[in-house]
Amino acid sequence: MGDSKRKHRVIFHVDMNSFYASVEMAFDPSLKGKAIAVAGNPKERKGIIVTCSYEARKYGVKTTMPIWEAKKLCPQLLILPPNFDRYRAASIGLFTILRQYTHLVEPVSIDEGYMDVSDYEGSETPIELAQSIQTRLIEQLDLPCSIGIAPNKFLAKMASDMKKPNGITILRKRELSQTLWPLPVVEMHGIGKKTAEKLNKINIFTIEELANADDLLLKVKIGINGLKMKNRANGIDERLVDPESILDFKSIGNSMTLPRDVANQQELLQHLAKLSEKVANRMKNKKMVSSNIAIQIRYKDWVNVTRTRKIANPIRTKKEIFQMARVLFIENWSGDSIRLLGVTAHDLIDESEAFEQLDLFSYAKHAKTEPLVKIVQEIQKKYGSSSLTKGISIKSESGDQHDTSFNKDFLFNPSPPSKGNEF
DNA sequence: TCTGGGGTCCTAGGACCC
DNA sequence: TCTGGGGTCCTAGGACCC
Repeated sequence: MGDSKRKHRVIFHVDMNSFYASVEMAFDPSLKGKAIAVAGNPKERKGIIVTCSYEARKYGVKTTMPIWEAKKLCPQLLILPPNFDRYRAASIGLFTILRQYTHLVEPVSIDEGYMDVSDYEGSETPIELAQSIQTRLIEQLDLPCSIGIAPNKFLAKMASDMKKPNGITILRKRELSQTLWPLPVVEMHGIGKKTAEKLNKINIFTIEELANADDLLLKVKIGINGLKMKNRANGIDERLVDPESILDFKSIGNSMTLPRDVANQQELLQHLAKLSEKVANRMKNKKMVSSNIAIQIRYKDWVNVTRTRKIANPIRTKKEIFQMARVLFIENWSGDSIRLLGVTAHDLIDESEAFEQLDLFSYAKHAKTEPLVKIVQEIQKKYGSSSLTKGISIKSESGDQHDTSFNKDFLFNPSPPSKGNEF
């Protein structure tokens, strides 16, 4: 909070323009100026436009449009298969350059990120700084971007959207009523089609009307998000630029549209095993373990089903993940033909933390026979009290009611538990 | 000739506990 | 013989974003 009380923050939102298409053009400059699109293989039923160049957009080609439809709008459209490794490499280059200006860089996806340049030491004005970034991204990576400059993340994000490609836009709070307010609510980052429809039903069409809407009405009709959006519409957004946020993963998942609809159990289980392996490999790279596995089934009629299950002890291997995915699949598959399968690991924690918890778990087995104080002392000796600051709770395997939760207060204030105390 | 794949966050109901 | 009120955890689904 302290930081956000500062009077003026200067936040940049850097947004690469049609990133995948631009990377392809940087890689093969002969593509420049042409209508191109990156898209999957239609034979594998992945034939949708992932990104397209501005030349293609002129014809009405859009992201997620099927290739055949895009070709109808723009017959000369050049379709390229995706090269994700290439895009990842370009992304690393991009953020490396941004970090040369400030360490306060928060990547939000492969091709966009926030920078907090409030404390930038150089002599340039914010707009000169943005120009310098833009120029360097062109010179060193041959990649165009738009940059939004504003006092907070939300406004910076909205600003970067206002001039594309190659734009630099400053959004000042005092100008909101001219720049932001006339736009329809659906233009707001965070408001999609559904929320816009709900807002329209209560006669809120523009961002200005949202900014002036009644709190109670918003709360009832939209929920807590409605109030958040009202604040944003008024230019209020206290979120800090957090360079670490990219590091804490919440889930890792892989899914796949099958080349054709499948109802054969063996075949489906093979796909599920492959997906489990991909997830396990990615978890291994990130040194993460999971205690919650989910599967997704999309039937041929596009009905989606997700099923998840918590696990007492975190897992990480392909075998363990597949076992759980298999159980969920067998329990829930209707037998109908399936279009897509997915496996996702949720509730991820760091490997090292998981071992800690496992060890505590094994200690808990003794909880019934050994005095608690002694156990706690052993834990402290082994891990140091700092590892116990999280109020870790322990349950014995027997699940007895009176068994215990350790909390921080007890650990730092270890008066011996007397008989019959409240653990 | 339909509609990818990677995520995050929120909601809402039911189980369960005190 | 008609009925509490918190709270947390788990699960399923939906909205949104790139």
